[in-house]
Amino acid sequence: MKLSPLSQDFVLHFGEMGSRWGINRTVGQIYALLYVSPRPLNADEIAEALAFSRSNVSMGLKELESWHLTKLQHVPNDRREYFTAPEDIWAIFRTLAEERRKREIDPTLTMLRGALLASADSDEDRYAQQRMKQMHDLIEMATLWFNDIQRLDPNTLKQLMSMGAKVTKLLEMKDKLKVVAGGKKTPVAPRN
Amino acid sequence: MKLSPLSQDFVLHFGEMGSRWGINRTVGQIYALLYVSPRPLNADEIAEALAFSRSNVSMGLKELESWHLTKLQHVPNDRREYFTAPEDIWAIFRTLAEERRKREIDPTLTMLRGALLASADSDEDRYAQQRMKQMHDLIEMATLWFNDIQRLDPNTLKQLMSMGAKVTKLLEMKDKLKVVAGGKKTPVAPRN
DNA sequence: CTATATTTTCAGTAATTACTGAAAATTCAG
DNA sequence: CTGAATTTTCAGTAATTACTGAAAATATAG
Repeated sequence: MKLSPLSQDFVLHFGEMGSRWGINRTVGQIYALLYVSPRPLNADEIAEALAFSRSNVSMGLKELESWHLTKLQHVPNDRREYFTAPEDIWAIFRTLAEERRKREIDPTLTMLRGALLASADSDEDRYAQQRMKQMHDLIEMATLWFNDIQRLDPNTLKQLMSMGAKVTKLLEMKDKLKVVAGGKKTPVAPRN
Repeated sequence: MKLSPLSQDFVLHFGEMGSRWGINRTVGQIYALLYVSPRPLNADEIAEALAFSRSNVSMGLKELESWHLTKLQHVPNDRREYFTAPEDIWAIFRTLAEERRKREIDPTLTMLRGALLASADSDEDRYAQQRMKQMHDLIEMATLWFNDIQRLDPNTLKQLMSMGAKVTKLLEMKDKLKVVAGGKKTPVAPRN
């Protein structure tokens, strides 16, 4: 397993990038390698291609599995386990967002909710609580929204994204239609 | 400067969370402290409240400044510098997203563009390039879109978010209107 | 069940990153 | 300009995280 310069660059870049957020270099590189590999790879191949110890690869793969970013396969007449990155890049994106939400956002929301329930006795605490509420509300709204958006099928999503800020045009249009139709302007209905 | 249990929890949580992504514990805590503080704080106060060395605080503040997440102030008759977190949480959110884009997304896009221009001589390389293109296109679209969305004023944004997946209803409506109006269905126009 | 292939675990070590205290640099009142 | 107040830098050290090799565990072919 010798990496072409093209893949090499990609893999190295992902290693560095990985360490910009929580993921470490090894894990980033393993993922990148699987992502560009046209066929499933086993742990030894990965270790060789990236010059990591076999055990390091084992740990890295476990980490990736915990992120649900690998698929495990078997090839006939071979006892070893083979790994790939999921095909569908939208699915990958969704998984990643989902996992990050679980690890980074949800705990924060929980903490904030707790803090908002606690009694605030001093002016300082009341101020702090108000700030936490702002943060909580924003995060919650953004999360719910992101969740909704994510669930759209890729084509609708693509269409939506290509519109960019033009969605607001639609919003205005909708409001106008309502007015024309004689209904009084109503606030947007809450979901669920 | 003694922290109330309420603020204490918040600050500690942010420290941990910070280290879940790139930011380190110190920086996370300093930011959290500024965020919930009703008045500007100087470096000594921060150091005392968080039990960090003065120099550590100095470094942390510099890091936060590089993220554009602090505002510097002066209080009359005091030479020391006082810090706050920006008031508007939407602005904070925007800044954060912006900075992360610069640090995490843009370099990746650049790398991908480079890789896509390179010649691919083998089947492996052609496959790798195709995968990179998928990734590039997705990231680019998501980024452009996010940029657009971010620029909306908070109220429009709130309205949009509250709709959640219902935006698609608007899309359908739009398409129908076009048909009714006699125009032939055209693909969504590219931006810019 | 045994022998062998394969994967996982883990204690020890290396590498990286965070933090401190002391000293240098900067700022500014007088 | 002087000197006190304040901030920044930085070399050294502490703490954390990443990585390895050897050994243990697991899986399976025969």
